[in-house]
Amino acid sequence: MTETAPRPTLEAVAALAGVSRATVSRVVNGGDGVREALVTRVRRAVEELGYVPNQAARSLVTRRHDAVAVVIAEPETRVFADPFFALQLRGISKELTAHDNQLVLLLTEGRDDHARVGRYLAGGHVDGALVFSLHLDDPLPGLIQHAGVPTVFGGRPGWSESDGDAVYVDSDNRGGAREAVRHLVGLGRSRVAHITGPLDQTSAADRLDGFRDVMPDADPRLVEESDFTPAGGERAMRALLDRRPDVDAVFAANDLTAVGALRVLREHGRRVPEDVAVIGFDDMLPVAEQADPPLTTVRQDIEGMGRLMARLLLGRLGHRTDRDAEGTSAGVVLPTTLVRRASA
Amino acid sequence: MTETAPRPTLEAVAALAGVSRATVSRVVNGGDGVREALVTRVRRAVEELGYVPNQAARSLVTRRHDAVAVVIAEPETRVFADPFFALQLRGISKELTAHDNQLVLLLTEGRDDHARVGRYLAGGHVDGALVFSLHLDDPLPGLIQHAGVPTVFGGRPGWSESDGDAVYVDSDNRGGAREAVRHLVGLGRSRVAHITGPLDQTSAADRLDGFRDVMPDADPRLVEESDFTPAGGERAMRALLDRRPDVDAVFAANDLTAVGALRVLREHGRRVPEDVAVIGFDDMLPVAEQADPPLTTVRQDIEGMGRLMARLLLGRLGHRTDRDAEGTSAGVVLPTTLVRRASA
DNA sequence: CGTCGAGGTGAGAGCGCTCTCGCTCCCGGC
DNA sequence: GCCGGGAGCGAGAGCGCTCTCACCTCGACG
Repeated sequence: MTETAPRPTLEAVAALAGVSRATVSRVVNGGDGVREALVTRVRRAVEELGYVPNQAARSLVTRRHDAVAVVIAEPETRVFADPFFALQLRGISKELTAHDNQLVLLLTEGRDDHARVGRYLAGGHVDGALVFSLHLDDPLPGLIQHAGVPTVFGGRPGWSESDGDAVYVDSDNRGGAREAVRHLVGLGRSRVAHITGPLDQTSAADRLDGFRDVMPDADPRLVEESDFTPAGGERAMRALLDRRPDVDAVFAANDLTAVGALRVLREHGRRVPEDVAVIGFDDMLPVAEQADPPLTTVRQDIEGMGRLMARLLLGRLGHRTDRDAEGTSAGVVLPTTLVRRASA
Repeated sequence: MTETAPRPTLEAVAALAGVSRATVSRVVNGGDGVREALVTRVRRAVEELGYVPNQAARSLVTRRHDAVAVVIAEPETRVFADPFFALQLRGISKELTAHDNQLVLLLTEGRDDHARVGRYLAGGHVDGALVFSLHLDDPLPGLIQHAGVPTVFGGRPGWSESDGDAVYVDSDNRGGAREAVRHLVGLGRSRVAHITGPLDQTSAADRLDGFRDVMPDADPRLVEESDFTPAGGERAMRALLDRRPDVDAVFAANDLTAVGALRVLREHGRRVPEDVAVIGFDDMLPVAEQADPPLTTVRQDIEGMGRLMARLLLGRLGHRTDRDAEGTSAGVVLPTTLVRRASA
């Protein structure tokens, strides 16, 4: 194990620059109220010694940590199979590093982990939290609220009624779904089916609502609940074909499901889009673009959601990111766009 | 903004329990050398006040942080399109939380980020680092070595010759590739092609080496470099069919590439596996299982790699995880297994 | 019955930083 | 020529914790 040389302290820099610790501190933290000459002298000393502030000592007195927790609660492997979180993380990461904040990742699976996360957040290790709460019955949001840590949620939390001041970022799932279904109707399709996601997730529920907005009188047999996976999409499509062989369009709750549906349709000899038009959701590139035929889908800006979440949180933490993010005390809903490819 | 109540300190707990700070500290950190009676009294006080140690204050004196950085250097979006990192992260996360360590995620894109990461690691914010260094010419490993932070690499770093004491965890890419190609040969195929990954990554290079181990005399026209993506797989497969229409087996460097190849083969009217046997690498479940036909592939235990990386690092940090991880000063290579499905 | 040592406990000195407060110095106004 | 005030800088007091070391109390041993 390499012995790490004792890192230089403020004191050392101060000595070298011939000033007091206070002055060095001032320079390191922006340098206001210090004469230009001294600033450069201190800067040089910092450079020479390779001084890096000790974050622990700093946090001890400032009570800030310049760190944000990202909590991803997901017992299922499935989540990791789609790049959704990865993209959000990327957006979050970019925004956080742009403001010199660190990203502490907390992955949870199961109840005991929840307690751990609650303790960690309550422990004041981070300045705020970004939480992905997927399920309606998730106890995590409650725990976090209780911990008193500024939080922004990814996706609309299920319990929005019970607690008004939750800040969240979401895609316009309902609006996107409406646009998709309208597109299908515009193509002259009248027997439009919908393969939903797990309805205990708000995103899936909202997409179903969007579907119903456009097709209020749809035969209930044209709606099949599924689980956002290709295999689930296959099962659902089979059920749908079984019940309503005359189906002429399918709005799948996400791209993976759509891919499963495509496979079953092909298997049953239905041509897409001629016999059955198919439309997905997410615009997960490798999936949607490589599907056969390439998938028409509703794009959501996942990385942008991540960035926005981070920006909102930093705003709440007083980071004065930009004018825009300030003052938001409820949810922000990002628009979606329909991407036309070959399948509808 | 909810005003956070001033959190109780050691002092407060000590006062309530009627002991000194030192004793409370002892109890909080394990409680050795303190009478049972006092231990319970202190524990009760901790409970009552909801005391949580201030990590900053603790780190300031112990110089430990109980935090590990995970550095993922990847300028490309591609990485996020496959769940590789997500799974590794999951394994890492499990292992770290099991030992009460936090995971600080550092995503980098581009050179300036490297400097940032270097500074962060050198800054002594974390006890160690887990680094995914994908490319041969990546300057990151050097920077990190320079920062003097205990590090475990994910995947064999390219510069292993220049620096012997790098600890890394890798899959047996070469052995897995050998097994795959032998399987194809065992099927009676003699014109086996290989679609490689980007050869500036050790994993891709090693798989190519494995291919060559079994097919030392292969026509160079049967090897086509690609990029681990489905689109790249399509391109490569087309090139291969063009040059050697008589190809009767394909070993693709990963599953995504294999899927692209499958598509092109189907397009060209070749039956899989009758006319051309196809084999992938990774066993990315949603991809491999849902492929048409389901993909025979080489499975690597990605989550296990993550766990092992974390365990090795914690071992180096003196965490005494388990007997096993100790004393490893070089690389650890995890076995792969061939998963037979329909495509070969 | 005195002595020694082991086991428990508390006092106190920092860890490296920030931030308040007070001192100094210099400028402009009367 | 004196005074008020602002700008620039330093001294010093902590932030909440750990850890050394001295002290104290026993039980065991000679």
